Amino acid sequence: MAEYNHRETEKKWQDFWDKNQTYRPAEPSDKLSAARPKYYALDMFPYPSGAGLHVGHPLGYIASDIVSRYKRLKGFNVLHPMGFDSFGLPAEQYAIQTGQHPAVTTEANLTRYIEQLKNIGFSYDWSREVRTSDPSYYKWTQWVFMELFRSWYNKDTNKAEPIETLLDKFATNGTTDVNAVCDENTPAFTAAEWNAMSKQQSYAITLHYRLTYLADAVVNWCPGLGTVLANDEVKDGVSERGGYPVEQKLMRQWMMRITAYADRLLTGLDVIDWTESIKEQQRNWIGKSVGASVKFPVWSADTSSFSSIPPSSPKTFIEVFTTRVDTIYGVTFMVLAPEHELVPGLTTPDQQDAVAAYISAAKLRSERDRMADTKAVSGVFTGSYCINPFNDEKVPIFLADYVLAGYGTGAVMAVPSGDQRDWTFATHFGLPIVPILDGQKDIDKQADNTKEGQYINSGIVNGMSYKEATTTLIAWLEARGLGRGKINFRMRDAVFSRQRYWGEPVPVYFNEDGLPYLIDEADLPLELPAVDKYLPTETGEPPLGRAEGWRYKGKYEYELSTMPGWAGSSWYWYRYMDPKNETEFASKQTIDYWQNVDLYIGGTEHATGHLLYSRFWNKFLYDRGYVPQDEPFKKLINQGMIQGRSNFVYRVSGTGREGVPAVFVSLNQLNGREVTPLHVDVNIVENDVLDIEAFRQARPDLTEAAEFITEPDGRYIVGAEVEKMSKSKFNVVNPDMIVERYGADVLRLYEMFLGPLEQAKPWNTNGIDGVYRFIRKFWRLFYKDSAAGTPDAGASQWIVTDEAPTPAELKVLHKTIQKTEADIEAYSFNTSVSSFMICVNELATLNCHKRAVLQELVLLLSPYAPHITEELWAALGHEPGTLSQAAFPTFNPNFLVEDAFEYPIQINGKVRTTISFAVDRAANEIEREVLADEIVQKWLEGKSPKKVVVVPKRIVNVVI
RNA sequence: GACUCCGUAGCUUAGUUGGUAGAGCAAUUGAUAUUAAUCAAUAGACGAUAGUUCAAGUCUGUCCGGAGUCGCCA
Repeated sequence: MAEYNHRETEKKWQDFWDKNQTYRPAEPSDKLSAARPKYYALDMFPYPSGAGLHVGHPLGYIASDIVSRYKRLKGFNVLHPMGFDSFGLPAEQYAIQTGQHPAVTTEANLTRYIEQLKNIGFSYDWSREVRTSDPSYYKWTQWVFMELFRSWYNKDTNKAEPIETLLDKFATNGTTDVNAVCDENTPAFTAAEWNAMSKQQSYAITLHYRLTYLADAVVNWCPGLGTVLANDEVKDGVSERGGYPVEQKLMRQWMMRITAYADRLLTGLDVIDWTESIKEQQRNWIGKSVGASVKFPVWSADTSSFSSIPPSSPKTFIEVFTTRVDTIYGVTFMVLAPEHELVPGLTTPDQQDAVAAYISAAKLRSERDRMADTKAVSGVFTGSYCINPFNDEKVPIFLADYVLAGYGTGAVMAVPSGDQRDWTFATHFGLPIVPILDGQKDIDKQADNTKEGQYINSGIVNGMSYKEATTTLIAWLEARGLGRGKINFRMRDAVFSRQRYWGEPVPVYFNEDGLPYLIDEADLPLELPAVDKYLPTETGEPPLGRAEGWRYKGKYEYELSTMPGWAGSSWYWYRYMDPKNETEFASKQTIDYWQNVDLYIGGTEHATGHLLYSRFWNKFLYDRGYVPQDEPFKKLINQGMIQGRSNFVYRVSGTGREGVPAVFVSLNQLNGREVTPLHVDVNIVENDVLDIEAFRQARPDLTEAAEFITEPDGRYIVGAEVEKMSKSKFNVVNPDMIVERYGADVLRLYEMFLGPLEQAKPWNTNGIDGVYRFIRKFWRLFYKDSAAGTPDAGASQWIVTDEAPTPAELKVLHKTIQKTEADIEAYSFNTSVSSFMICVNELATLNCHKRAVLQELVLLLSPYAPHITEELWAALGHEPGTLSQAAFPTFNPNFLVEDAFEYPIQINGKVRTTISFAVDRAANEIEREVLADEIVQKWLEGKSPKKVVVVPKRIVNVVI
């Protein structure tokens, strides 16, 4: 064996693993092997983009691979799969531009992705790879959709049930016993009425209850992409992908009744091990507020008191939602959203013009404008009043755009003493501010939202505390039918339709009655038809409208929208358990064995998209008895983004134009010269030194006849800045290049060494040499180069011996075992790499080449650097390729025990000397000897110490 | 504006219940050696401030600086 050759060795083992399916886990049916505990390590489903992988992508994959390899050594049966979320917008946008079928582009991208991934030596079981755009996969995505359509949410049992249990209830007792999550306009009926309905009528009724349903919804329409987008796909008023403007539009859409699960999605967060930041984001997104809904009767001139208004007429009430019903005696005005449906009826003739003007002005202001100036107070009086039911006082009704039509009821009871926005509004319009708690302070200067103290000016709750008052008031409201305790969520049902081509067709057709029906399950998968163009039809139908003769059973119109990107990724972790199953999405046996994902690693960008929808679908499948776990991902880690480090050359201003050759100045020679920084490809820069020749060749357009003002030593130093890694900034580092030059093991170690997994950090190839040197130094513990000039010069010599290790060597080894194990369990991979370096440095210093030590070290390092360790494992005489079946070294604390401890001796908290004592030495003896010590005596200057602290095996502190 | 997290050497970072601040890169020096390095050695740090303590990178308060999330949510 010559000097370590990473290119040959890594390729050899990658091929070996591939051919032998080394990382295929035991099937649950294989009783003997499957008796091992299971471990499921999953990477977030990547979308195979055309740009391929850059060094930032594999960061999480490396981490999960290390854990997977470690768990195998620890005796687990490990499921570690990889597959692709291969439907998506970029391939379709490309198809629109080029006319090429998105499947073709996607296939090409996939091939490259897989090749790049294989180069890094991941221990994936590639036989399980899935692709969402494959009909054998999306058949089951469509099947889940059908199951959702065939289900309703029973609030009494608090779970989804088959629609049949609802039909039974209707048939026996009408809607009386039904406590369901359903549409707002759902009619009530008796059993007799139900049983008298036509088939179509009753079917139409059920559409109000199904977990997926059609609705006219105000959606985020993105004309630039020709589709609607979900709320989480819109950022700051533009599409997340592409940055196109998004507008609000009313369209008929498939919806998912995710709101049925709002409360469970919230409480489920308490039992899973995710980062607090992601949980917080999901909590914000779900937005639960506990409060009360209260009806304020509208006051009218001819019926001048509350009691004479007939409560049966719904139009005579303004319903509000409040989280502070306890402050209701402090209500001095009412504010409605300009879009509120009661506004026309409430506006009095003399306020007509002012209100109309305000509404049209509010409409013109975009969401962004409204957000931007939160300080300006605006609003208008409608001329009408309502009655505070508690004290019969007249309350003026205003409109203001600080109240949102889409939240709660679009109306707010304003309590200026307790709410700052209400306070600002009241001050601006000269409305009264009534204190309601004796704990409120300085309400002439600002609102005080305290819950402390006792109520004042508050009728039936005077003298009570917050809790008491709230229950008293709600009971009062409920007794009179004027309100009730209520929980409100900010989360809305999810829009599920996309007016695009490259997605799963919705398995629905429309009958002559215009109602949606599921296609027959036997007809799944409903495959994507061919179309001539990937654009909407002339009549504005989605691209599927172009498919010639695409009709169900030859006559019924299919649903023409496709499913959103998150459909296929909301259940995929089950498919890996049983990827080839043709009769079920995964067999019960495999799901019962693998259960759910133990470790899930991925980016933070899916916080409110994929990670929320997946939990939703999982809970649904759980309710319906298809899966055994309520939460899909037990432990979630978000890897930090790897940023790019851009390099710049500096061109002197005024040069590089027609007839004026460019002059480039090295960083330290700028001396205040006026220059233009230009991005330069980081791949022709090493340690901030530019390869001028390579630059000339790469950019002849810039460098023709160019002059370079270099440092005195002739080098050109570039500038640097941390930015997002992107093609346009010439700072993309391709892992293939790193693998070619340094090897996959070095790439893996280095990516981990960069810093804590969860932290964002810039890529900087500079430090990689240190890791490369470490690998070679590690190799030299096993092989020695033959001296130059000897007959076998250039060859290496195996120098591992069978001698018994010394205590010092065992101490080094076991210190490393302990650290490595603790680090992996804590997902602290960067610190492990550092401890490997220390270990190899120390063993080299000890001149240790002993099998008993090195073999264990090979195992410790193998999750991080699988290729070189597999090579050495074989060289140590083991069956080639069996490294992953070995057992992780066992830590033995006895090797760390020393019989003496070197005590640091502090004088007034500062270390002044050290003295060695036997570990079992009594504290009073240590104290005596320390005080007798020469150096301590010198610090004491003859005085006697005030106090001596002796902490066994830690420290001694002498206080003077 | 609210909430969460973070400030350790030139850079990237480790530091468990408070108990001698450890690495790698870069830098400098030396040796082997010469187009490519290898080895050895050297030096260098707790954002500021006040407190608790025998003892503070670690705990508490305030300030300064940075990152992320939410965004009028009644």
